[in-house]
Amino acid sequence: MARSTKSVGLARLFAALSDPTRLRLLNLMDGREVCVCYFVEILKQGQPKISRHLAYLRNAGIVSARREGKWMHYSMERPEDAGAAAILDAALMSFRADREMQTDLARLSNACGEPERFVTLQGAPIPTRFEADPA
Amino acid sequence: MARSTKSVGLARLFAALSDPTRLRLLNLMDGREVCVCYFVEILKQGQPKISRHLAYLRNAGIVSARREGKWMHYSMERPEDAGAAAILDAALMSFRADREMQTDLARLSNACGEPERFVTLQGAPIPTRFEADPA
DNA sequence: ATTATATATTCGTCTTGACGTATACGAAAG
DNA sequence: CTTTCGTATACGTCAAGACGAATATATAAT
Repeated sequence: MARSTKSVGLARLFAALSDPTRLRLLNLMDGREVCVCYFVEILKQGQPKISRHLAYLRNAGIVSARREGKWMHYSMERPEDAGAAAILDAALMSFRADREMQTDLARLSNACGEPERFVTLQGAPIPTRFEADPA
Repeated sequence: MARSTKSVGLARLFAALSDPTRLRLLNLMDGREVCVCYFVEILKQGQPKISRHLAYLRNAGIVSARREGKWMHYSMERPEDAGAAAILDAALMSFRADREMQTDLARLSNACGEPERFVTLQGAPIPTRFEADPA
């Protein structure tokens, strides 16, 4: 028998979503590619903590990283499994009714508009939004 | 300050779903009320293990228990939060494409039809379905 | 009463993961 | 080269939780 059944794979996905910080990270990454420095600035959490959670998400196959000079950009990866993708979508959808999540997004927009107001974001690359897939 | 933000609540839900055994239990409970003895028989896991996972799910507010003589019946509880309910629905939906989950359901139907064939199910109450499934 | 049955909980052990602090790595600047 | 900046990882500690085995609880049967 297969050592890793699908239920195990789903359980891993749920484990990746079982932390508030990781959920906030995914919320910020929804539809855009975001640089680590923005996560640190907006979540107001220690940088190693952010980095570890991003590594967890990357290890779970939910996000991918792209290097650009000294900056690391993170973006979401759509799971191959349709069920997993639907679960992720449901999670992202539920963020729309979450006040804290919307506050985070507002702070991200704010930081993107005036990065010079944030000491930690001097010269940081601005998060790029993905275009909606017309497929 | 609110002690538990919504993202924490969602994280708790995901934590409840982050175990393969609990996912299999929820799959068996989808649309019906099931007695503990069936879980033990079908998952072929130790009874204390099953009981502990059921207690976890009950504590997370996902399932409720009903006593009937010496038997305990478990059934799913729809979360009040719409986002949480949608996530649960997505999880249950993904089980439809999971071979192991369908095998579990088949074994449940089998056990319901001929409980006398199972030593552990002598005189056990038959799981009751809630609603017809419009296939 | 005692015994049997169904389920829950406790105990001891082990693994996972979350955290802060400190440090290492990698790219660019001086 | 060395330094600086952004990010990642290692270390030590701590709490949550998963497990099997043993035990406790609750109801039913005798």
